[in-house]
Amino acid sequence: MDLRQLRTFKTVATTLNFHRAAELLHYAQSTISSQIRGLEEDFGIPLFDRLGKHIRLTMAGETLLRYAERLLDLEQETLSEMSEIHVSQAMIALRTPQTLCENYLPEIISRFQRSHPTVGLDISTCAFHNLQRELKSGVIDLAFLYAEDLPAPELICENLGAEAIILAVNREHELARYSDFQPADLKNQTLMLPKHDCAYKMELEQVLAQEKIHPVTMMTFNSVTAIKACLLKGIGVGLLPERMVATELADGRLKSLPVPIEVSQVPIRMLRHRNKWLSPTVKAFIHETRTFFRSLSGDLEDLQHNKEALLQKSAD
Amino acid sequence: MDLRQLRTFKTVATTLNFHRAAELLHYAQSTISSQIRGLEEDFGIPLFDRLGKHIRLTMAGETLLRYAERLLDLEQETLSEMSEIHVSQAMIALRTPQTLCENYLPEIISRFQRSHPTVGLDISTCAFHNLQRELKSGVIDLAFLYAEDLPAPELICENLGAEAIILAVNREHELARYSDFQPADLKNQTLMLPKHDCAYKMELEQVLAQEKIHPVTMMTFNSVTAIKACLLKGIGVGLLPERMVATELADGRLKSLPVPIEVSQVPIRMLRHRNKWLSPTVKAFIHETRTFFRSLSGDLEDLQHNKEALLQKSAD
DNA sequence: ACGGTTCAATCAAAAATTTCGATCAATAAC
DNA sequence: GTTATTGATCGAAATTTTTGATTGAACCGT
Repeated sequence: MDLRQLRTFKTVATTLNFHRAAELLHYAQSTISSQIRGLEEDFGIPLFDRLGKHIRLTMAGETLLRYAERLLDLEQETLSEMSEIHVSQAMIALRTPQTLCENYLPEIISRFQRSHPTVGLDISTCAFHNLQRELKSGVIDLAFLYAEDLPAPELICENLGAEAIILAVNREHELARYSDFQPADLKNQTLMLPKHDCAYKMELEQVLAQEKIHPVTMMTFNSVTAIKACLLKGIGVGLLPERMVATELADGRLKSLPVPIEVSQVPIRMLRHRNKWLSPTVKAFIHETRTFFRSLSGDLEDLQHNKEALLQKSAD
Repeated sequence: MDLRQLRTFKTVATTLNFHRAAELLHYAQSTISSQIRGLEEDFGIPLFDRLGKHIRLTMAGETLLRYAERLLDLEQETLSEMSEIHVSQAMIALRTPQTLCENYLPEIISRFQRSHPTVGLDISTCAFHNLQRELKSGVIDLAFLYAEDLPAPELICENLGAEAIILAVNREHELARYSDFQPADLKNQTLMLPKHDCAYKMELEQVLAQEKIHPVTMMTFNSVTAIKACLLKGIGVGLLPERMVATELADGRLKSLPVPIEVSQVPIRMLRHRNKWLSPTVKAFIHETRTFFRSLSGDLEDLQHNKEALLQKSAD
């Protein structure tokens, strides 16, 4: 028994005529005979009584017809469901650092939703090692990461831009008044570090270890936003992406300190599995992301350009 | 998409291993690859992500898995339902004269039910011309008939025995006292005839017409049982199968009159369509019927034999 | 880092099946 | 009777399915 035979059987059972069924299904009449015979041999029971010129469903035939209809209906449902998936995949799963999640993703998602309003998103901020495991096992489609190196050969890595990392303090903080800040000045300060967006954290720790600087208090947070809140309360020195505190730096509530050069810029990278199939939906999301970051660096370049032009002007 | 591919897909989706699936289904591994590829090309979307050594269901794969399970379950249900029909066909449809229905069928059905307790029976008493049409169109499996001739070549006709037809009257009836009854004596009597078991009725009418006998009252009934009831009330002369009034003749409430020889015996015939498939169930019913009628004529012969032996004895 | 092992993809050949065209026998309609 | 229609049958052609051998990638243990 297969669906092809059942399709034929249903047509014959409806028309009660092998020739007409053959026409409808674009088969030769002998093909109809052969398929029906196949079914009858499978079940070991005739499906039609051949009463001279006309045929008639047997009891077994009527029973089969009911099942054939259910099976064929279900087949149709399956086909249409599968083709709908094709045009709009239900969900994209991705992992991202908190900073990127809070500062860039909202805009990307907003643009993406205009063209793909029904696509669901599964977004989590998460630690680096989980991220790699999840990418390799395939449970997520994409991951974003602040990191220099990419350790896994089966992952495709794409550079999207750079995140400026700064040391920030409240404007009331004693370091805010330093005009020539040095790493050594961190000694005896409270240093607040993010736990998750951690690639740059380790680099700073190296610098501190090299220079044998031991701050009194070391605090780590799994929320960069919490660090920002602490800074606004006047607590210690925070290491975080400039983007997180852009507003507060602009209105003067926070001040940034010059940071040792090695950690001042961190690449923003997009990761995915080399062999995981890219659905059109995921492709579209990736495209939207690239476009966003390109326009962002364009803005920065423009900004840079404007600044230079301004300097040029004042030099004239 | 066909059921074979879905079966393979389900196995792969469960084991997440092409090799194991191949073993379970007794296929070569390349066959699994090929069938899965077939499905993926049909739908235009991958069902598995091949992530190095291990594979994983895609969103589309999970959707298909749900449908595949439903389709395969329904396939199983179909197969088991169809095989059950095989061992016990649901229903036998037959048509029969009322006399046969009331006097012979109960015993046949009783015997048949012992071996086929679940088989349904669709039994109607009906007129002769309907019967022939229904046999030809195939809506009934079997028909019984009291008749000499069989008009249709596509029908198979089998002789089961003979029905003795008699003219019966109440013991109080004036004709009950006649010792040398003649057809002419029917003149001015009330004659009750069956409408449906009609083959012998027409023959009697011919005899009456030939001999120009015109009874005062002619009553026809579509129920032989009604004729019997009338006879018991003392009304007129009834033409009916002896079998219908065997008890009443034995206890003397009714008397039988000698009937013109041409209608005294009517063959009991079983009819079926030459090309209609005989299910094991119908075959069994036919066999039971034959056995019953054979034993009946055996009894009659025994009876005959006993009677002769008795006569022989009394002659000694 | 290096073999050994496991896994799925691939390809050409073999095997199985499906389909077709022609013809036949039976039936129904005229 | 004659003609048209119907389903069965059969061998050949076309298609598909399956297989076995091979390849390349990834994982595992040392």
